Amino acid sequence: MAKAERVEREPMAAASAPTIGLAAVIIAATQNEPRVLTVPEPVPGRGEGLPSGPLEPAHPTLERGLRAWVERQTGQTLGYVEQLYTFGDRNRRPDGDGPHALSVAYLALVREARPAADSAWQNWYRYFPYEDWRSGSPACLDAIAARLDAWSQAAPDAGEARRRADRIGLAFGVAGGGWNEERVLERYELLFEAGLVPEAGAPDRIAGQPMALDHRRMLATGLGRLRGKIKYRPVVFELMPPAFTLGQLQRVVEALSGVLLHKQNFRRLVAQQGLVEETDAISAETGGRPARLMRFRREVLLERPAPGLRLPPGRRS
Amino acid sequence: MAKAERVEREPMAAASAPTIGLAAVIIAATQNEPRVLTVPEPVPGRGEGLPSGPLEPAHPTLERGLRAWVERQTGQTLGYVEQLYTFGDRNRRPDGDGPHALSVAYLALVREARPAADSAWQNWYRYFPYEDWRSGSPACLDAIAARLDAWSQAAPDAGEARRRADRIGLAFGVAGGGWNEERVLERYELLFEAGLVPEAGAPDRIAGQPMALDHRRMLATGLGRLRGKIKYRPVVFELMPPAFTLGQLQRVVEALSGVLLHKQNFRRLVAQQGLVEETDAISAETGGRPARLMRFRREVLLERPAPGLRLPPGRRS
DNA sequence: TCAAAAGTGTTATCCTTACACCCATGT
DNA sequence: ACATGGGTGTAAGGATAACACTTTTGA
Repeated sequence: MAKAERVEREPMAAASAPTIGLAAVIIAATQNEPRVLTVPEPVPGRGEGLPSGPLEPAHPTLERGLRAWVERQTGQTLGYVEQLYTFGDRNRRPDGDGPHALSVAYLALVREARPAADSAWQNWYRYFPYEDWRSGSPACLDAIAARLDAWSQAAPDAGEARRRADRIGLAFGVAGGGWNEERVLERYELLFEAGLVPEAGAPDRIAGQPMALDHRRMLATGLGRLRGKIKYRPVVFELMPPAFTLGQLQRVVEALSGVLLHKQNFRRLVAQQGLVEETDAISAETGGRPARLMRFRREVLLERPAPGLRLPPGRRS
Repeated sequence: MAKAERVEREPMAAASAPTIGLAAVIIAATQNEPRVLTVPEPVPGRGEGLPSGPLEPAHPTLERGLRAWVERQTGQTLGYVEQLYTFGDRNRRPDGDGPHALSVAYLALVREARPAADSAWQNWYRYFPYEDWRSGSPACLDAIAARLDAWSQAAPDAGEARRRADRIGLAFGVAGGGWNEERVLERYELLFEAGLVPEAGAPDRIAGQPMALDHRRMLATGLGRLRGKIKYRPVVFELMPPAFTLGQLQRVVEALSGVLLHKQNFRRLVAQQGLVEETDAISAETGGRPARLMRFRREVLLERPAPGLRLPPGRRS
């Protein structure tokens, strides 16, 4: 308690009013790839980033302020939106002083990708190449693992080295249980702490394309949240067209989670959960036998306590 | 897009700097009841509320600012802390104008309850009496259901009435799937919208004790989050003493989730998950056969991908 | 005719749920 | 003796994961 009092009375160099930023992780899935909507330079000279802007007095609510900024910067109208996290700690006060600069980040899921203005849809694995396990263990992971090992061994003492090694094992699946696709943020934070990303001073891009400010941390947060949520809520359908084949649905889920699923079991799961219903139409096929087009059964939102798509330890089509 | 532009250019009565508040939902479990740490009057004349205070320039991070406020107001040192949600929308700008008043709410779990200063530990079912199903369907639920029904039937049109009835059925378990203990926030929001809580103008306290500002909404958010989280992360142990019996553990989980569990299955679940290990000690019994004291196996944090305690459709001891 | 993708059927295994029962202590 | 809570064993049912196999199209 005494300690806390002392902290609060430390003299500060600057103590002006805090600023509140709004930022959006906007996700779509097209051509079997997950996409994120980016703008070229949210801050001059810092590279690409997320649609974002300050909260203004005219914004009636945080979420409406966010929607306004996104529409202005990208022309995209948002549907499903949920709050992700409020960032106020790292990477925002590089000098350690000055007014607080908070950022309230949101996750949005949209159905179609129609880039406008100078915004662009990017494959999200551009920023996290090691998160895509659909073609097996990502090539870049070996180099990353080696650098992480070096970092953990360079710890000041044995205890810290042990803790670092434990965290690496847990986040990257060396420990029991293997790769867990939801731990996106933990992995990024490790890479950040180890100084392996340009945002933390790394000279190269071994762990993917950087973003301005802490936007990549926000993206990692959104990715992890989405990967977790598709398992217990039917949110994938926010990304699907009104009618789709089961194969398309599976490929979107695989694209989001970054792992391949077992085809037959995936189909049975979707069917017996009652998440979709058949339409009369048959798909314009892309090779092979034509598939029946399905549509999402909106009623399930009122039926089940928590419908979603579990991701079993899949593999192969 | 044009619409968004218009919104942002609306003239505002007041447009000063935003303020950022910090608030804490601090949970403990003593004597088989879940407790929340409260302060008597965070705002003069508005009744009890959560420990809270404004973010100050001297606070290095949001979380450290929160810890400082809590220690100052209650003397409680916080251990496990996680961010809950940032509230900026409702109940904070009653006039619809003026500067933004955000509040970043956190969830904290503490081991012991030692109230200090004028703060007090309260049973959280004081604020949500209808959330406690340990003795069967709560008595107050009938009256609440009747008032909610009246509200849904008083909707301006049939479509809205239908939507309200659907939401009530989903939140309160009339629809398939029955009562879902995690939907605490959805239930509180319905009661708020229906005008059944004092915070929304209700004259009586049919749905529990009110709190200042939107603190009860924060508490509902925290309760729901905790009820969900104990199922997939071993967070209950943050609330337990270093050594405990399986019976104590079960009663704490039941107190948090508000439902009774099946004794034998609960024990097997805990055992086979490897969450606890035996100690040499035997409990000072409270009646009946003495029980073995257990301790949490910290190692599981490094082993399993997502260890936790599932809550099956229990019943009885 | 073959490749590619859609779609069906079956089986072994594990986990969940439920039930029955025994053990050790205080009154 | 019996009430109370601790603790163990086991069987039924359902969901999961893995397998093989058929169907329908385009090239």
